[in-house]
Amino acid sequence: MTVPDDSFIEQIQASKQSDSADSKLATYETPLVTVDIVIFTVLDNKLKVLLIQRKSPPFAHMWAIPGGFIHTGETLEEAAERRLFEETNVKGIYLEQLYSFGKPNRDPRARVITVAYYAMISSDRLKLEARANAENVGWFDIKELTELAFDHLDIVHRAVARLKERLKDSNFAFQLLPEKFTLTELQRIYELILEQKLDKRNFRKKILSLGILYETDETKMEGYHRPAQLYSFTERQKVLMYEL
Amino acid sequence: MTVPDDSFIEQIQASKQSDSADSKLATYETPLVTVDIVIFTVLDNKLKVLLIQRKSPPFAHMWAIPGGFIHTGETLEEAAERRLFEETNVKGIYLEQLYSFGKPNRDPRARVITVAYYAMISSDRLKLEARANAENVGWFDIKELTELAFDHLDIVHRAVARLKERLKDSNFAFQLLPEKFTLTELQRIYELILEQKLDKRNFRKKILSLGILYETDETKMEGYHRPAQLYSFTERQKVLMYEL
DNA sequence: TCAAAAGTGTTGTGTGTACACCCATGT
DNA sequence: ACATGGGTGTACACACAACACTTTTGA
Repeated sequence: MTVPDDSFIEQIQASKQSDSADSKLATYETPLVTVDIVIFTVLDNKLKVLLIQRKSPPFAHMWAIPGGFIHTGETLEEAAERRLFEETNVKGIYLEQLYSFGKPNRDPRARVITVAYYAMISSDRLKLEARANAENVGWFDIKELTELAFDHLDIVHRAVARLKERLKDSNFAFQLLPEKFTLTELQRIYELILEQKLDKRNFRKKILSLGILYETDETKMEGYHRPAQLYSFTERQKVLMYEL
Repeated sequence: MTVPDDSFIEQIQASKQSDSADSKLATYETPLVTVDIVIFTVLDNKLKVLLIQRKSPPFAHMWAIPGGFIHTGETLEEAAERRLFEETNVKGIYLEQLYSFGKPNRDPRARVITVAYYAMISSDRLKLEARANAENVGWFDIKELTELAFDHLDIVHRAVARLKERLKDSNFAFQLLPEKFTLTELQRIYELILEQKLDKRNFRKKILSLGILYETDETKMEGYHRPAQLYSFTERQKVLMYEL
């Protein structure tokens, strides 16, 4: 949550005080609405999420997923895209609504309902478009998350579960890879997300039979062994993904 | 949308007027949040949804899915359960969050974000616990919906799509059936939702192999032909469903 | 005995899984 | 020549799809 947002919530709280005499507001609430985004990448052969360290209470100094209030005229998705861009400087990537979280006391200051989204970014785009912002931002291994601010741990867990499901029936891992990649790199993504080893021959047989990859004329040398063929996803596959 | 809710939205609009001088509110909005529920049943061998006819503008006289504002202290799910109960007098049925809808002008009066849920009720419970309420309420064939208030047609379409997905990988159609039912009745539910004919022998073989049904010692006579064996879902299956 | 839905098995096809060796490269 | 990951094919098990006749009942 950014600084302007934090001051916004205080202001809203102040304006609520004056309404509190009204009996209607005892029954109905006017909750605040945020969007929060779980941003995944693969770094050091681990599935990681982007977290921001909070500066002020509640949950000061704890880590949280990026999020914020919706601007006037924005759709939910546009708000999520904007926040994604603000944190990563990356635009035009696949973003999917995850779930809405609305437990009454998830934010101790006020009733805040959040619509959570998730996205994936390949690590090569991260390096190129590093963030100038002074905030404490970092990538954290999803296996090592213990405590997060608010109910953000629940949100991350649900995002990981969704990622697994999605990968099973509509293989869309390409957001996590550079434009060109080896089949072994692709397999590693699958293994990381599904948390299981896959058979090399069966994996290649299946992924190639889907007809969503094409072989480029380049190879990639890494270490003192046979170079690997580079593949790329077809445009058709990319379009299909956005139609999910 | 019920009458108290409609007066609530007007009241909120009035209070907004006084805030409008504040520059902060030009950037950030304080949207209202509702829950809306798509309630399915099977009647006359058709998949139907519960709709309520609106009494006042906007979309006066048009049909809409039930929904309303969240009460103080309620979770989103509790609000949905409450509205479901208010419309159907049925409690304790499976309810699942569908999606959140937040296009800026989906409600012309104000920025309203809705968290949509869906549920299924067997037609036998409907007959028993008919609704005393004087509102115009009815069950409508999903194939014959043309116009609905707000973006409710989108919401219903998405709920139907979710129902199809769910049925494929986690067969949970039992909410749409009475406690005891024939295999043909179960097959009809599948065919209605998936919109395709299924082979009788293959369907029975598969559904029985799942071990989620048991044969009761009763049969059901309907018409002048051989009576059908009645089956029931195991408790285990019902528990599994709530763990989705 | 007829009409109408209930009930029942077998076979082919395709998909997923298990498994071991040769290839190309730089040192 | 060797160490390292890249690359390849076959056999078996299982799930899914196609398909037609007998059974039980009331009229």
